[in-house]
Amino acid sequence: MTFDSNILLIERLLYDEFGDLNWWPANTSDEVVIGAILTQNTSWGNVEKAISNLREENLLDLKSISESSRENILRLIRPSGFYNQKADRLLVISTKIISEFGSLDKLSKRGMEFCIKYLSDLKGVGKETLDSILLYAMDMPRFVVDKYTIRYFLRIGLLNSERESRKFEKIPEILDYNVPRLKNLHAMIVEISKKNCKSKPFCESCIMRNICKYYKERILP
DNA sequence: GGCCAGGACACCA
DNA sequence: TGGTGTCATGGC
Repeated sequence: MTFDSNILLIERLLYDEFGDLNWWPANTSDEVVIGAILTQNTSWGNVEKAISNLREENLLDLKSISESSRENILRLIRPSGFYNQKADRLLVISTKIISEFGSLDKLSKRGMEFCIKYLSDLKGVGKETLDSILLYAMDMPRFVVDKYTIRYFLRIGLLNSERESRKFEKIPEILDYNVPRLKNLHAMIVEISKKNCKSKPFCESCIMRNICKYYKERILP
């Protein structure tokens, strides 16, 4: 059984439990990009405070950010932590995209390969931020590999070691899914990562033991 | 008071 | 390449 087919099965099982989750929690594509920067190594609760501050001052789009001052941005995003570097990253990314393309939508129209190269070259956009922007802001078929994904795959045994995880993180595309399914798959992985206990792969009282049972019988070997 | 949270980058060996 | 330090707030 291949790695991809394992993920297919996991998706089906998770879908039975969670259904459509309608992620990412943002109103616009620009907001996704801003949130993706703000959430770097930061709990979403703190990010929400920063986003709320930005919204109150109508600074929740790339154009407004690019026209704002560093001090102003820094003040508003303070609750999300790492505010100095995040303010710089938001300014660099917004300014470049707006000045060179006019909008995120116009950048998207250049195609996925172009966007991957372009965004990766921006300071402050690493692999996970890139994945999130491609999938949730640009509607491109990208499997998001973040801390939740690694943690979950390690727990269920789809990945077996930190070493394997590091290799896995470097795999650019592993799935031939459509965009809505990829969005929901990552959302479900986040949800189950938050809900489950820390046992490997699952403890007996785990709320997802039906998945555990199925997983042990059908997927593991 | 310590630990962790939806990372990325610079620096060093 | 791989390991480590740094950036910082807020919740538990």
